[in-house]
Amino acid sequence: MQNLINECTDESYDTLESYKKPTVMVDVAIFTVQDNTLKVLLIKRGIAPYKDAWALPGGALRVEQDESLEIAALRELAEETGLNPQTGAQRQYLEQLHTYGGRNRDPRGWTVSVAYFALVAIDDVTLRAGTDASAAQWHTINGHQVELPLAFDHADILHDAITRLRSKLDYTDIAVHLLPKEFTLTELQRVYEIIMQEKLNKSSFRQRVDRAGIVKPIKGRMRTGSNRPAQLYQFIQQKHDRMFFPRSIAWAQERKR
Amino acid sequence: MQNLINECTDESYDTLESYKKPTVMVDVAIFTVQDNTLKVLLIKRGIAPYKDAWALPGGALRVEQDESLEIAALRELAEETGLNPQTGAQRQYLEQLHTYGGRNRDPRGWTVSVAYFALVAIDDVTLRAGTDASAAQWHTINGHQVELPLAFDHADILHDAITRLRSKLDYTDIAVHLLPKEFTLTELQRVYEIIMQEKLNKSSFRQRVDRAGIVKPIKGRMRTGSNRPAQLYQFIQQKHDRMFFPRSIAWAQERKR
DNA sequence: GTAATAGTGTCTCTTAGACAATATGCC
DNA sequence: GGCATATTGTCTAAGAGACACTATTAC
Repeated sequence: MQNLINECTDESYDTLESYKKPTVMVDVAIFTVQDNTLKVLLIKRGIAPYKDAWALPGGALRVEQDESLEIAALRELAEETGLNPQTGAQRQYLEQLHTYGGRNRDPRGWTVSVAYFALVAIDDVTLRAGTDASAAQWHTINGHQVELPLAFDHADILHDAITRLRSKLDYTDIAVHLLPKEFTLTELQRVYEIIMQEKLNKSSFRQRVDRAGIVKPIKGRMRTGSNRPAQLYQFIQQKHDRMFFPRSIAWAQERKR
Repeated sequence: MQNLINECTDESYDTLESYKKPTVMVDVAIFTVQDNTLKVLLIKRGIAPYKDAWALPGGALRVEQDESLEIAALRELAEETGLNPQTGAQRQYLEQLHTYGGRNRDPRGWTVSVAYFALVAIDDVTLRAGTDASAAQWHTINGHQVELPLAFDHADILHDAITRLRSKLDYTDIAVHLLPKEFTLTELQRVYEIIMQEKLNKSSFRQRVDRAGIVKPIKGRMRTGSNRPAQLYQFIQQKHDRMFFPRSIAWAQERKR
């Protein structure tokens, strides 16, 4: 490393050790649907700054331990939800959201926070046992936020994550990650409606899901109740996560305004 | 800072100084259209590693100097193209792409690279005077890459940037940032066709641009030649960068496959 | 039978594409 | 007039919404 620095003359930007480094964090907005409500997992901070405030799960990147940012995010997700990416095909979904970096977002100095958002099915989750220092809890989302104030700029991050989630529902199939392995089309539609916060047309929705080819009926499996039984479906794994929506769901809504 | 570290007991992930930090870089894929071709700006590296290889413009984040990641990216863009964000309403476009981080992407150790992509109009650009150590040059894009091998994982970053650019053209107006202040609809369509790499229907295109309301005719200004003169248009600044495309341009192409 | 939800069909509105028709400058 | 490109119009195919209709279970 020393000789690299020596090689560097006027092109000082090209060495890795000549500038002071910011701290790099990885934060994850973990969403689920429970009791017909969209929820996000928050952790109560045990120490300053923002002691006792709620924050997105996350922490400093561990350079010695993690191979990549994605692995760090998966570790964070696994720690908080008990979801283990190693054991079989979990239907959890993880996607990088945005990177937030600046001098004033943390009172301790310049930080960079690589934010991810994740979708998990509520019945797959076992929340980490809450100690006094760090309680993990699902919080209801209202509009683009939760009711309480969040630590750092996490309210902004959450806002962006919710915006991205809503807009991706418009043209992808990611909502299936919020449902159990078997579900009815009505249940799938309900999840879309909960997140989009608007009622959808039944026949259009079914036609689109059908054309997108993202689910298939499970032969012989029906959900029964005091009504006509409903066909159970399962998710078909795709190469891409795109559900092909020529006209997006928001199309007509957008037009009305 | 010392007392923060002392406060930290078993919750060691919550201090900023207890872990080794990765280096943070900011890299920018700067695109333009020149001679009916999509091009990206590359810099020839003057020092090891990857000495003499081409790379995206970028460098280590300067914590003392830059307020935020976005400002660092703007600085990088200004340095390479002479575009000054301070002087008036430049029509340049800058958007965060993705953050790449891992142990092996740079031989010097764990790095995090926050990548941006930018669109500039070719006549606004004055390339930095090329010294021996760092020549800046436009390179033609072919498919999802340039002809030559790039340093680090910059070929991957460029691939992602091109993919994002193409997909955003489908539903946003960002292509106007590649054109001079005054342009004809045919010129705008040509830019779309160059980037999307497919011919578009003329009347559909005009209808969509018209409905999206992103351009307006400049009264009395026409482009003349040995044919019917064409109306000159200018870009209307929007709150959002969304051009509303109910059915995306790729719609029919997608359907054929 | 009734209640409740599942699932399908029909009709209209709108958009994209294909392709033709018209417009208008320069020579 | 002839050429070249700009600009508009017409016709068809297909998706989305509204809304009604039929289906099937439990009671």
